[in-house]
Amino acid sequence: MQNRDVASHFEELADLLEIRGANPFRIRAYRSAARSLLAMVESVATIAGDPDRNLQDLPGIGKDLSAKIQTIVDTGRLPQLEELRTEIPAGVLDMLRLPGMGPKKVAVLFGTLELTSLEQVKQAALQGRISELKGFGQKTEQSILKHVDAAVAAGKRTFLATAQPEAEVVRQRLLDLDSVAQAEVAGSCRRRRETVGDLDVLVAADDSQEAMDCLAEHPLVQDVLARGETKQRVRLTSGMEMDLRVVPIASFGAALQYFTGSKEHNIVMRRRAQERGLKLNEYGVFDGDRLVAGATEDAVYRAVDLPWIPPELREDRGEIEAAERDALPTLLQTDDIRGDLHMHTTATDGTASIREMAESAKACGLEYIAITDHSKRVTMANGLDAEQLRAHWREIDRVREDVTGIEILRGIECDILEDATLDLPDDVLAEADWVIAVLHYGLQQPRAQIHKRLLSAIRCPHVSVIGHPSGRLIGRRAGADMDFDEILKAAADHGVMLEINAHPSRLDLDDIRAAAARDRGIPIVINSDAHSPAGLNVMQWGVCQARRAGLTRSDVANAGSLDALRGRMRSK
DNA sequence: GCCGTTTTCGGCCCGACTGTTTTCAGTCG
Repeated sequence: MQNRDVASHFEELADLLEIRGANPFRIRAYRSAARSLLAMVESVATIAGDPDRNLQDLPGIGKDLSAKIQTIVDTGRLPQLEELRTEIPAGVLDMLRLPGMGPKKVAVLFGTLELTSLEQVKQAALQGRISELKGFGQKTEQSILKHVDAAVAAGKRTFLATAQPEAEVVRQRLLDLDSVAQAEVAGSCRRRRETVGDLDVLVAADDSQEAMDCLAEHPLVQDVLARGETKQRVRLTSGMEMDLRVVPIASFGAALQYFTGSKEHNIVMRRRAQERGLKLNEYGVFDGDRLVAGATEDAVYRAVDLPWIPPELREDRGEIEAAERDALPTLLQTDDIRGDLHMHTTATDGTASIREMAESAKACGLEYIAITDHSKRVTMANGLDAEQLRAHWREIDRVREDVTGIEILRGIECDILEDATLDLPDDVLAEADWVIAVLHYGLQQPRAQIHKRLLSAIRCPHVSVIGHPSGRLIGRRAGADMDFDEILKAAADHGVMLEINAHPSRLDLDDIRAAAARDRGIPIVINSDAHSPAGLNVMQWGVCQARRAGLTRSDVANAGSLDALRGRMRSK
């Protein structure tokens, strides 16, 4: 039972309660509890099983929710949820994905027409039965017919690495307009979340029409979903939706702060304004009717007695308290990265030679790299056995002599096998400059076996780092079940580093686990896992993840020199 | 359903836009 499993019970319960019209604050309590569970690294099951610990010490968890967590952990089920599920079929929740359809309207469709799936909603709309309902009309019915097919596929989030460049294209186009003074991408994209639901673009202009027309006619835009005086919502050809907001120049900072979010961060900010007798909204900070701040984000934060907070930290996970203490970290930047310690070549499943990868890395400004091809267990990637690996290393030695200006480490990405042994013998690993140990197979094994495997790798004196520690693939595959706090303790005890794998579909460690590793003094390594020269460019997304974790240059081992890196490796 | 030097009740952030209303509820971010 992982924290995310418990959290998803509460999220589903909140959705169902919303359709039932329950007290909104009660619904919020369930969502906030889910959030709280997702924000911790320690397994909630461990706490629930420890008589000396109290679930009610967790933020947003009181008497009722702690009992519910205990039930879920003990039985894997939550009776209240199962009861609601029998009342409200799963297809009803799908209806929430239709634009303009919230819990109230879905409740009407379910309650009066007894519709229980998107397909049934479509049929009812085709028959004209929906426009006859009170509170519904022709436009609602047309909107349903227009969007119902897309809604079947909706709800998907897009990798930051895909979304951000699209948003940037639009931003640049808007910035070229005469009427536009400033343009920024806001929302989760600006916070550099690993995935983005929709895009928010903010523009400062005295006249909103030119910017809205420009977006409506942009080749990336497929449909205008809604358009008002200052706000426009469109669907891009990629399927992503984008909101454009146009605000006066004097309000741009407040609007940027507001639309960057997160919602949770903003709630605390507005409460803070209230406590000071002020009001904060997207137009500024107001003392009565008087505008106190609004043109810049910096001024908005100062108006509530805080320094500016980097967008990546704005999740209400302690950043406001840190800002109050003037203890915000100076976040890592992509330029700080001096080495890349995870990449593949044609020796296994890469597309470029050792030399090409080294030359490309040098052109990226890197000072050192590790060549880390797969070990033999990864047969589909043509993984290397001991003999092949030693030959590969000799080839690296030859390239070392030819290519100057960059250090090349002889590395290996060694599988941690299902039986908790390593895929290569100790004497081979001992000859490596850099060993990444990883889980590729058997990720569904029970927690105890996953722990056994990770601990055996951590205890092996030749292992430098655990690569993509959870093994998750974002949106496709959950990571292995583990109490990450226990893994952290072992890694800290044995001097093993942990990787943030920068590939957009991995970003593993995630931000929360990376921050927890930092708190235990474990050096973090951010690696591209490149399989081609172009793959080296994903480093920036790993840096985004590190920034969200609040990491500084000194927290990241490959943001230092190679000598410094060696100094932080445990002695072999 | 949670929370608390205003604590066991009464709060819990704020505004734009849409569609269906005839002054506003629902949705969205």
